[in-house]
Amino acid sequence: MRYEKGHKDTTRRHILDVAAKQFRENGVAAAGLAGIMSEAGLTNGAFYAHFDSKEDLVREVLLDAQTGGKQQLRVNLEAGIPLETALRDYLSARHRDNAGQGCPTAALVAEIARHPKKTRDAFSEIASTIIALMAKQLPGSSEQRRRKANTIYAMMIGALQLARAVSDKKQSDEILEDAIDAALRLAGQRPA
Amino acid sequence: MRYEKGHKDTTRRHILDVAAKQFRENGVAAAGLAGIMSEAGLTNGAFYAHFDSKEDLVREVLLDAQTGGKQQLRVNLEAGIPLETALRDYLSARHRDNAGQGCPTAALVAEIARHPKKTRDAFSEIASTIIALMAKQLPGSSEQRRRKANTIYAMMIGALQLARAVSDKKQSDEILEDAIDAALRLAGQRPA
DNA sequence: TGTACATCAGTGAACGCGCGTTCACTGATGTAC
DNA sequence: TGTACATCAGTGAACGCGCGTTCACTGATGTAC
Repeated sequence: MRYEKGHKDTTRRHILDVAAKQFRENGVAAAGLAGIMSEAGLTNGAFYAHFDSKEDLVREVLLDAQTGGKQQLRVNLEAGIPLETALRDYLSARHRDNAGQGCPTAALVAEIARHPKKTRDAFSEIASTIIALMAKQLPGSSEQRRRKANTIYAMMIGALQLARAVSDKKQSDEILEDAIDAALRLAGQRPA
Repeated sequence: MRYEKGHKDTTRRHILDVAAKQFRENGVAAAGLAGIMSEAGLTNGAFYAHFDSKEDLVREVLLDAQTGGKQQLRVNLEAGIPLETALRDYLSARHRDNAGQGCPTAALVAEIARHPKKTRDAFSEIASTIIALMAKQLPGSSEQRRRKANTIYAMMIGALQLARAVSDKKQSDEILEDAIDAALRLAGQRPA
């Protein structure tokens, strides 16, 4: 072959990484394929050698965040890092200020709700995976744990988004801080 | 004048209402001015007699949600409806399934984070108003109340968005239910 | 060993389309004389 | 009372532009004989 073995896979990975970044930074609707391909060092025509459509790319980016990618929260939880540490990492100023390298759920959840079922299916798998990993670290019965994880995850993504949208830095910092505190309380790791 | 007095104000109101609905249903980026104007029964050229730009419209829609509009959560809280009732209304299947008539924060917060400061300022005012109204119904010192309200609001918008994006109805219902429960617990209205 | 052909990731121009925005114009009404 | 003009909300065509997608082509390498 004119390209070394595995070259196409490498290119595909690179496109996925660039797309994941641009989607999280600008939103799916605002991120154009030409811009993604150009940042990946390719021309727009090459896109369709790797993906069927933009919608297909969105789905692949989501599936990748669940398995292949380096989504920090999932990686942290899988590594067995304490919930409090994972929480503080997630609800940090660094995460708030770097959406491009951050959680795809917080960046894209509202947009995903408007996408086709197939795309929402892919998203659901990430959400379920994260929630299940978080549940493992909580006390109580299996159902109690899952239910607590649901609400903690909801609060995490809500707080991160609020902190990003609010224009007053102090208010933004406070929202993150309060969410850490409340999440730990819900997790039973703080007095109520 | 060739139009009765107050006609232009009525038209402007109508454009704002249609835009608010389309923004919440499809997102700001995906909602086009031509589509908004056409649903408002006008042609696209008339838009600029009412607003300076699309960005200006976004800001006006946000400001309107704070004062003029009928944003349910704010109206409920201002009417002094018990927090639990407002929560159940917000985290209901009806609200989840009707984003067009629902909370602008839940629908637009991630997108707003990417808009200019002026737009985020307008958003911040809504968020602060809601949080302050919610704080009034919570126990504790003024600071404790505000901080609790921050987290409850974060959980509400996070849970509503998650419930909208997840493709499994049962999981979606569960997320809403769990969030009501956890919010009441954070509000001190349930045993921990 | 040398030549002809097959492979295929990537190129880059073009497709139709809708975007946000501009602008000369319309036409119904109000005002001036 | 009748006519000329001013007002201005709304019309609708046009602007340049970027979108997602298609496709004929390139050119470096591998294979066949």
